[in-house]
Formats: sequence, structure tokens, C-alpha cells
Amino acid sequence: MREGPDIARIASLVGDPARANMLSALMGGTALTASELALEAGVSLPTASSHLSKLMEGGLLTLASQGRHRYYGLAGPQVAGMIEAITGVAEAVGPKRVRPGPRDAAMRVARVCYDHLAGEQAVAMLDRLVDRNILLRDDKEIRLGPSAASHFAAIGIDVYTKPRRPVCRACLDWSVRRSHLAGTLGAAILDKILAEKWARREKDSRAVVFTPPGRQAFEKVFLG
Amino acid sequence: MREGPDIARIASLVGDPARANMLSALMGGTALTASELALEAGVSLPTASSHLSKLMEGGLLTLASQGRHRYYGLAGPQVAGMIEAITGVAEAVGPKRVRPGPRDAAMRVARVCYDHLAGEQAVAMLDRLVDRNILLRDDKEIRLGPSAASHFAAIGIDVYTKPRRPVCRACLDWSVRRSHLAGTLGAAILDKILAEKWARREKDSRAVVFTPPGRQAFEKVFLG
DNA sequence: AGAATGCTTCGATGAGGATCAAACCATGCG
DNA sequence: CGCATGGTTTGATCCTCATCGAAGCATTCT
Repeated sequence: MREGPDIARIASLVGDPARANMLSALMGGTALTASELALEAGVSLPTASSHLSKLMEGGLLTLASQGRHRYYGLAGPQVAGMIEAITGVAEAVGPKRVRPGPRDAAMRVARVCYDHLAGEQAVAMLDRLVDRNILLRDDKEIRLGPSAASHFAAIGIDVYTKPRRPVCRACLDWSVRRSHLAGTLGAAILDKILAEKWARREKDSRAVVFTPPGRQAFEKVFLG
Repeated sequence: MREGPDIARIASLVGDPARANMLSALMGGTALTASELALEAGVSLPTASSHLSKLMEGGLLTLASQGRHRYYGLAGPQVAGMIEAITGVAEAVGPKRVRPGPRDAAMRVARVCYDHLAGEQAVAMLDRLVDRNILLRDDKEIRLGPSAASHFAAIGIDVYTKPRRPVCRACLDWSVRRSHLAGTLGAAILDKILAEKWARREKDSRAVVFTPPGRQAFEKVFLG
């Protein structure tokens, strides 16, 4: 008999289809209401509510009450990382789909990972930022380079304020299998991309689709 | 309703206590027989056998038949990574144990992670190898440095033969939260440590305990 | 061949948990 | 207020699946 952290408890929380769908939906990064999650999971409201209590009790979700709305979100980056790891195995092990549907293709290029950008574009961006010495990569510990503050300030992102979460973090990309940028800086960049309308979120998907001029602007700023 | 890789299927496989215990046991890296796994999981042999079929069908295990023995092992590094990710969340979310027992302390210093060394010692080792330019770290992609071949050849490890698995890989350490060395080189180094009797495996645990002279030898070779 | 060991399959049992309808709170609106 | 909307709780139903004893294969040892 083994001891230690109760991994079965956590895994079984993810192991129910309804809950798994809810968690996948929340990987989009935006917090959702119980009704929205019920819809995503394809179950009735009471059922969803029951599942949400369990996920809360298990510490996988956070809850923000606003008036009569209650917004559920992932508890943190660690939980998001776990979901990605499980997704990776499911992808590798699951039925090899002959044709990767069009939505999958878009997902590989750019998608939302919790609160930051993932996919080929995100990996390329981090590589380029490191090449230009704006960020310094040393193991998973990504740090700000000397010119980082001025560079990001120029595009309206403040890297000085120090919140609880680290500014930079590496996050292993699910499709590319290399790291992309997470942390508050990664989140701020995604915010910027959406605020500038360089890209829009695909409905009911994590995919992020750049507009032609948006892509140009993005490349100018981050890959230039 | 969501589509995509069936994450619930994978997670529910890990979500049963008996199966979770088996997988945890296999994180030790050595393949085990059905009877050994039944003992680990605290279930009868028929029950264990049933669980093992499910894990096989789910693609989480590999099977090597040798005579009348059937050795079950983890299907690969990706599966091991997933287990570590889940363990991390379970640890973070679970009941904060006031005192980390002595076994936990040993685990933090050095333990087996699938087929290579993990823990503080392993992280320190990788850092030092990178500092000395024996290995080159660039993102998760760790590569051999110019002097790697001769350096490892000197201690009887051949880094030339190219198997299917990559020679070097970074693996995020569960306790230290930084990367340590995985891949065939990581596995070879662990083999060396155990072959030279610098350390021994703690019984029924993933902990690795160095002997005083063994630690000295290890530090001389890898941290020197 | 016969016996012993290692493991899987079969069958029956039982418990946990997913589900939804209906009833029940809570907040916001007119 | 009273009604509507968003959410949770309760209760009853149903079904999956974990469990183990007994029997069945397979491989090795003598």
C-alpha cells in the first residue's frame, strides 16, 4: 500500500466526462457561469452545480461572486498545466484521427492557454524575444532582459509591478512540444493582442485567429 | 458539447485508487509483475489483473513477457510527466501535512523519476553540467556540449549510440520546481550511480539514499 | 507426465456516484 | 412587494464498475 498525495482523488475529478468538459472549457482562461458550463458539458443545471461543488472542494476551481452571477475559473497555472499534460497523453494515446480538422489546424497555429497565447506563433514569439535578449531563458526560469522594461513599456505593457504570480514563466506547448511564454507578461501580451483586435477568439474554441493586418502588427512588434 | 482528445478517459484511468497506486509504484522506473502491483495497490490478484488490462487498453502501460513473468511498465516519458503533474496538484491542493515525514525529506533530496534521478541533487547536477558547458541548455532542448562525449566516456557512459529516445531531455522536478536531466543520458547516469553502489534505492519508495563515500564520488564526477 | 507457479477470465455481489425533476434560496427588476 | 432569473439542494432512480472466489490457461521445474 502506498501513501503520499492523493493523486487518485484529483484524477477522478478530471475523470468524469462532464467535469472534463468543464475544465477544458475553462482552459480558455475566461471564468464562466454555472449555466454556461452546464451547456458546455451537456448536462442539466443541477448536475453541473453538483460537479462544480466537487471541483471546488477538490481545490481545482476558484469562485468569484458578482451579484447574482457566480463565475468559476481554474484555480491556477498548476492546474492548467496538469490539464495540458493529460490532454497531451490523451492526444498521443487516443485514436489517431486521419485528418486533423480545420479547427485543429487553427489551434496549432495560435490558441489560448489559460490566460496566455500558445501554439506555433507563441513559441516563435518567445524564441525571438530570447534571441533579441529582451528575455533571458535559463531553464524554465525565464527572466527579463536589460531592455525588457523599455521595450514592453513602448507597447503599453508594464513589467515593473510585481504581483504574486511570476512575471515570466515557461509553459510547455501541447502541440509544438516546446515552451511558450506564460506568467503575467504572457497574459498581458494576450490582452494586448485581443485589445488591439489583432486577432479574435474563435467561438466555442480555444483557437485564436489573427486578421491579416493584425498578424503584420504582431510580427512587427514581437518577431521584428 | 466539446470535442477533442478524450481527457476524461485518461484521467478516469488514473482516478481509481488501485490504479493510481500501481502507476505511482511504476514511477520508480522498474517494470513490475502483476503480483507485485497487486501488493502495492492492496487488492487481490484478479482485481489487479483487471486494472492492468484497462491501463493497457488505455495505452498507459507497456508489457514485456519474459517466460511466465509479465512485466508491466509505464508506456513512456509523457505518461510519467502526466503523473508528476497530477502529483504536483494533489500535493498543492491536498491537506498540508504539518511535518514532512523523514521519507519525504529523503525524497526531496534524491529520488527516482521513471528511469532517471530527480530531486535537489539532480537539479544541482544539471545546473553544474550546464555551467561547465558539458551540456548546453536552450529551452527544454538540452543538447550535448563539445566535451560531452569525452567527459561521459571517461566514466563509462556512451552518448554516441542513438536510440529512439532523445539522449537529453529536461524533466520538471516535482519538489524543486526546476528541471533535471532525463532522456537516455539521465537514465545512464542513474544506472551508473546504482551500479557503482554510490547510493541505494529505499525499499518500497522512490527515494534514493547516497552513502557518504558515494556522495563524495558523485560530487567529484558531476558537481566537481 | 505431473506438479507448481504466475496470471487471466468468469460470475455474482455490492457500493458509489451520475443523473434529473421538483422544490428551495438569493439577487435583481419593475 | 411580487415576479423573473440564476443557482443550489433534495430525493429517487439507475447504471457503471470495483471487488473477490473459483475455475481456467500457460509456462516452468522435477
